[in-house]
Amino acid sequence: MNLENAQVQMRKGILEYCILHIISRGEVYASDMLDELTSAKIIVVEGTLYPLLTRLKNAGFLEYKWVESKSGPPRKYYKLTDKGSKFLGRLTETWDELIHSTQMITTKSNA
Amino acid sequence: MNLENAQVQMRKGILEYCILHIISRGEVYASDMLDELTSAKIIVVEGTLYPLLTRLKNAGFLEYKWVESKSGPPRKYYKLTDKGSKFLGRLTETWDELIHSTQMITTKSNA
DNA sequence: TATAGTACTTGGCCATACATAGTACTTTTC
DNA sequence: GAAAAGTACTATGTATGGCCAAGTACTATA
Repeated sequence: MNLENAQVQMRKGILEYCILHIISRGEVYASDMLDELTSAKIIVVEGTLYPLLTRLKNAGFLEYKWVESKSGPPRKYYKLTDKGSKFLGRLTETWDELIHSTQMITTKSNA
Repeated sequence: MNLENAQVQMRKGILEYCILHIISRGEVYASDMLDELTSAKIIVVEGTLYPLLTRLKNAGFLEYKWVESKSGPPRKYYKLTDKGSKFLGRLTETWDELIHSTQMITTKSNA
């Protein structure tokens, strides 16, 4: 039980939420997502992102199309399905509630 | 991959943070914590809380003393150690950063 | 004594994030 | 045109924390 581990745990579920948000703004492929996450100081490695995308696709929240690239192998461009869009809406509620709950706990003054 | 599961994942690590905060405000035992969490709409079951307290104690972040009760078996009253207090400080930083990062992602307008 | 209530404990399950290694395709370099 | 470098995606195994469910132990009440 160290800090690093606690940080990993805190990210659980949030990554999924962030990824869905990024994709909701327009079609992107994995490297685009990594860039956005990195610029928001959320460091993610490929071994985390790709399996996550596969899970979301298998759950029916995402779909993709192959697009040829001029500088390497073809890319999978993702976008949200209707189902994915609804799911993102629910996740947003959950996240907002969680923030609010946590704030209640952490801002309460000493009894 | 359903909403309920996503909600469980989002809570990971946050519970630990909330518990430490509650204990930081004064000596409490498990039922006190459950009441506070419940009033902040964070529903936790015993099977989650007790193992968590044990982990935190074994990590040296908490210590407890037995206190007799007039309405049942004795209770473990917990308080933070110095180490636990420092750890809570670090967790707070981590949490604040995570909130900030997530906000960057979710409030960005469509490119 | 039997029942209900309170407090704490334990064992097994599952999903996610991560580390690591590997596949496949394209462009560049000699 | 073969080797090297770069890009994109895939696969496997590990660790952790939250949850369910059942169980122990003590006290008060009926």
